[in-house]
Amino acid sequence: MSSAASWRTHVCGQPRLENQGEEARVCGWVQSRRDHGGITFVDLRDRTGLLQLVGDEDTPQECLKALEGLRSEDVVQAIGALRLRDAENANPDLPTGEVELHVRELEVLSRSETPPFEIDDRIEAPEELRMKHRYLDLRRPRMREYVESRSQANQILRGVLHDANFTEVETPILTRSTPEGARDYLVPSRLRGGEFYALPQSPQVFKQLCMVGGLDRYFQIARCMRDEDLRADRQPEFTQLDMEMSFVEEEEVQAVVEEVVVSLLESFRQKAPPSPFPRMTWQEAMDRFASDKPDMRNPLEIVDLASVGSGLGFKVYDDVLAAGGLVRGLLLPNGGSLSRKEIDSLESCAKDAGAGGAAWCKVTEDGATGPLARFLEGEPGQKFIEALEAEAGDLVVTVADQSRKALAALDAVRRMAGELLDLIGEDSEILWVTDFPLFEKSSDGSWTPSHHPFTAPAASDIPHLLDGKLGEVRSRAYDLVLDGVELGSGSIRIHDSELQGAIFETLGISPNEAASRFGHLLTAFQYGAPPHGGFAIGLDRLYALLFGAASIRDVIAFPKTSSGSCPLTGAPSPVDAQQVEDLGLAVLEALPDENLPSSSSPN
RNA sequence: GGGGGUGUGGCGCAAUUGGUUAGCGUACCAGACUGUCGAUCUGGUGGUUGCGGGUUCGAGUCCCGUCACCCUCGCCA
Repeated sequence: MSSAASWRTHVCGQPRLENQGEEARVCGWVQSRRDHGGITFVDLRDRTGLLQLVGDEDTPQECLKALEGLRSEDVVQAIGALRLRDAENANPDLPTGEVELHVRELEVLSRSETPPFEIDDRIEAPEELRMKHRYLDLRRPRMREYVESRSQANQILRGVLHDANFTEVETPILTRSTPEGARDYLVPSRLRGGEFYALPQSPQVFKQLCMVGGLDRYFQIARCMRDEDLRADRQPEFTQLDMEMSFVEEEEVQAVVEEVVVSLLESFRQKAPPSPFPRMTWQEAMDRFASDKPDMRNPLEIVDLASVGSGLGFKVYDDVLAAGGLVRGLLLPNGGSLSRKEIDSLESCAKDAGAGGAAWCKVTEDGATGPLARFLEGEPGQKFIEALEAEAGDLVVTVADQSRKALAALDAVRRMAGELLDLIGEDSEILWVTDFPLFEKSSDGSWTPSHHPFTAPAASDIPHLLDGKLGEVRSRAYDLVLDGVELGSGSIRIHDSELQGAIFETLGISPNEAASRFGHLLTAFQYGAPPHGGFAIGLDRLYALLFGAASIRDVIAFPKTSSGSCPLTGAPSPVDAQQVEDLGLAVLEALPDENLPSSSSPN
């Protein structure tokens, strides 16, 4: 039989016309069996493809019987001769379709139960079941491609960064909890009962410490964990390409990011955008698109209607403007063709986004129709239409509300209208959004960092830190946006401990508090910190886009459900009482028995 | 935490107004078949309709609760 050194002479996807006549040993999983009585075909699969095995009257009786006894997903080794298939028997759909292995010897290496779902891209299986038997799901060609593509993509970005003199550094998984930001996953310490490690939400502090450590250029494909509720594009643990550079300005960080992104786009999509990517300030993005991550494939732009809207005698506009809110709108070219139902859906999506509603009108040859029309009859109405540059056949949708809600609604309406009118361009559009506000007002009225507290303010805005106009302080943060999706964000950091202290003070973090939370970073900054900045790209989301995967779960080898559970391992699970006790902990409520993990049987 | 959707043999689906023994395809099992490649033909096994309660002469169907998954709002510096 086989020795380990010679299990295979060929892989399944390998044999071609020119291999005819060769002796071959192949190993793989049984994809399917077609038994014609006297002649039997078996498709053998490995990660490289399918090869047809055949047994006929020239095959030893025992071996033919063994072929007939094979079932889906059995693992076998087959030995025989590669032979040509007649023209009429060749399979043009298979790369190996011109040949087949005429089997002489067959060894079943491992039998398989009937799989819970068919190993076939064409068969839809419930995602939970696929996760429970992920090892089977990974045998499906599409899933296998995602895993392989991900490996390749990682290799590509490592190559780019190594060539740019970056050093790959592994930072701790067990680290210190930081109270602000997302909720931490905690790990109790046994040796110091009552104390906890936290799993990193990102390697932020460590990468900055790498800069203080003189590494100059750091990167890591880093796992990050955040204990928050999930979404379709969010997992409790996710992967970032994390990087940081010393002695750089924004443009230098962005240039490296662009090189990484262009390399990936070139490898996995036909077209990559020319570098440098376009830039847009946050203010411009909000004014023109009501979004800090605008989809530039959508040509619709927001129009400010405050001045022309105030003279219409429309109480909703007047009240909102008097209260300091926004009156803005969108012109939908040929939007008059939309059905009443579609217009209603635009209105309700504005409401869902938090605005009071959306006032609209259709523009016709003889004036306007629709709810807004009766305010547009006189001279001011004419100006209103002119401001929008509306023409007959167009639809005008306006939103009036307090700023935050109005912008959210305009963003939602713009996106939906782009879909409804089929305006979304074919080609991907990537851009940098820059000059974010350093702070944003949280619901309780306090100021919080819009990025993180280590983001440097724009030098020219530092005076505003002192004069209290915090909303006007711009940061040196930048986001990379692809087709309305935020791929990642970064910033130039504060490297001056005095300035850092001032920011903490502004955020209401006392020196004591700052010292206890970030003392390690602040102390490090007292020993000579280089100016530095960096970036982080969310790889799961990027790879899902790049590979055309339906879900980020498809580009993660072993993903979790939207409640953070793992159907494969049964995590999270109760643990032995002794384990809990060793940690100096007590569980408050005993969990019911059915929550115990089920034993993982192969059935 | 809130809202929405889904849950019926292993898988995909059906079942009229609440009414017969819950049906079809596929997979699976057995048999037949010498060129198939999503083989074909014949026959067969397989169901506590997610779980618990209720209404009713009668519940897959209606009501209440609950669980799981998916989507979404809050949340995610």
